Amino acid sequence: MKPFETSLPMMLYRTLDAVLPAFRAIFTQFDLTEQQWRVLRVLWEQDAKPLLALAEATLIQAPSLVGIVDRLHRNGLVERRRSELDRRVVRVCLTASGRALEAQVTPLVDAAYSDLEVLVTDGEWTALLQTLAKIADRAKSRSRNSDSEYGNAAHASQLT
Amino acid sequence: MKPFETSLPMMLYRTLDAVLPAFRAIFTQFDLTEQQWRVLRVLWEQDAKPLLALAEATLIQAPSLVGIVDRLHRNGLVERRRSELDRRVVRVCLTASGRALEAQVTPLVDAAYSDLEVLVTDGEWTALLQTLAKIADRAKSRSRNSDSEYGNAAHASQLT
DNA sequence: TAGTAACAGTTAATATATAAACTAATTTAC
DNA sequence: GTAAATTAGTTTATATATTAACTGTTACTA
Repeated sequence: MKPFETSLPMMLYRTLDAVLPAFRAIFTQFDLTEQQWRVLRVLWEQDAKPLLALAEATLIQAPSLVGIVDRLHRNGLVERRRSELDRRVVRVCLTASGRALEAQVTPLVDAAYSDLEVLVTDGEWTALLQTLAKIADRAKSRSRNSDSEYGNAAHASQLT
Repeated sequence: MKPFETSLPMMLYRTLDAVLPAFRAIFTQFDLTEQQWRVLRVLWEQDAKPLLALAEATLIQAPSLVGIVDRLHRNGLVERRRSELDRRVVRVCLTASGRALEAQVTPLVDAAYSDLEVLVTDGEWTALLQTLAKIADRAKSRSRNSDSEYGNAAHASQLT
């Protein structure tokens, strides 16, 4: 049985648990959750994103995002606009209040993030992000392949 | 505004999103969730753990763990035993079925984990885990300090 | 061009996360 | 020795995660 506490998933969880509270403390001051902030953070960079594009950019699955956008709308920070060209598409747009929040939140978040970067050397930091990117990309492309038609019976039969 | 997609929290989320599905595919075969497996995984190593110790070992907060243990109990895998020495303590114990599951699940999980380790070199792998441990430890001890009495008004007043 | 597949978004059902409040048992301090 | 503080566990309320199913829209194909 492999070690558990130091397995990659547990180390990822442990790091998130250690790192997120500092950010949550900021979000709470603005009556935001971490996920709500992630949505705003993406919209501040590119407004009027289709919901599925927003889901991809925030790493929040569409069914969860629906509720998060609902609550952001309830608090007057975003609104939904149905696209005229493709009436399936719903664009999530910032309101004036949603846009105004950026100047309040961003400096605090940037400061908290700078506090993080100081914890290890620049070299460790970039190596960390690179290795994470490698693992994420490779694990994902692998799972994509095993999900595709070629990974299942169709391809398996060729191996027999 | 700092980059977002490559920020540490997002990279941690992205890696988890890429890595976990392979494990979930295993757990589903045994009618387990990932969190339920984490509880069993810890109990297989040390049975009869007090709930709070289990919470710490699994990185699952106590309020969440209560429900998870409830459902594991409902499925006949664990049971609660109130300690006689300290009647506040509830020990979570494996049932025979819960114990029997280990031999079924563990080899599959170990195999999936081996598949992961192959994605990067041994050096990258150990460096990754070390840096994550460093960040987690340092961020956590920092947040502990800012939570303690010395981080608040009591200490701040000494600085004025 | 009818028929169907594919797509964007949503809903539903169940499980978990988070923060605050609460109960019961134990400790500590006076 | 007892009131106050601690501790272990739970409950409550709200928000999010996960998977499957479902609606309306658009695109594809025979």
